[in-house]
Amino acid sequence: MLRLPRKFYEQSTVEVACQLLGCYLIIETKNGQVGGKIVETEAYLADDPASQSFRGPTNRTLVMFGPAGYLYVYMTYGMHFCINVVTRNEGVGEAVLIRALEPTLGIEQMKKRRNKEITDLCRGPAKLTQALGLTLADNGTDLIEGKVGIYKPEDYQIPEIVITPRIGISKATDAPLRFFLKGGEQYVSQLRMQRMER
DNA sequence: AGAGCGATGGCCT
DNA sequence: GGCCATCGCTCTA
Repeated sequence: MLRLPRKFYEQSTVEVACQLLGCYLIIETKNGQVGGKIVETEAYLADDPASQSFRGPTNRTLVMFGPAGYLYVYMTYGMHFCINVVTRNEGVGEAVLIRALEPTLGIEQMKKRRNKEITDLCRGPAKLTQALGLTLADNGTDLIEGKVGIYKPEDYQIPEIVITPRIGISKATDAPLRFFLKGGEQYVSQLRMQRMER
């Protein structure tokens, strides 16, 4: 598989969010590789009231305003972490939230961290972060050189993508900035799924 | 199958 | 003090 270069992440954020679907997020740990296929993402933009970058850079969101191709990790609800991929050039606060993976590597390791079935290992942004063992300590990791990388398979083909409004936010709730792989519903966040299927 | 809610911390007004 | 880009448990059916 080909590790995605910095150039990839410098594209428009919506473009990156779509193109990440079907690629593989892989972490190198001392117990081997952990990761899976990216099946659900959301875009967060600079002029976007739902984005943490909306009011300009703060200590927390500094990485979002840095150069593309770095991991932005934040804490929500005081107990969970979520991971984002920083896009566009330095000074622009945009990123793609990774919401769900189809687990493929290190499944035993992930099951140990979360006592769940395979379909519920990485189904949700905080769940997958727990399964992968990522924390705030991984904020700012370089996706091009670090232990966390995203890879495009040799046989990658442009997938069919479903576009919907984002989940779990209270502002800009209608913007069509959530993307998931058609057919990947089994591994995608459950919230609002029935609305999709109707 | 769905609604309600507690845990828990950082950031903002 | 209030709000959250959440999850998982506990009720009610």
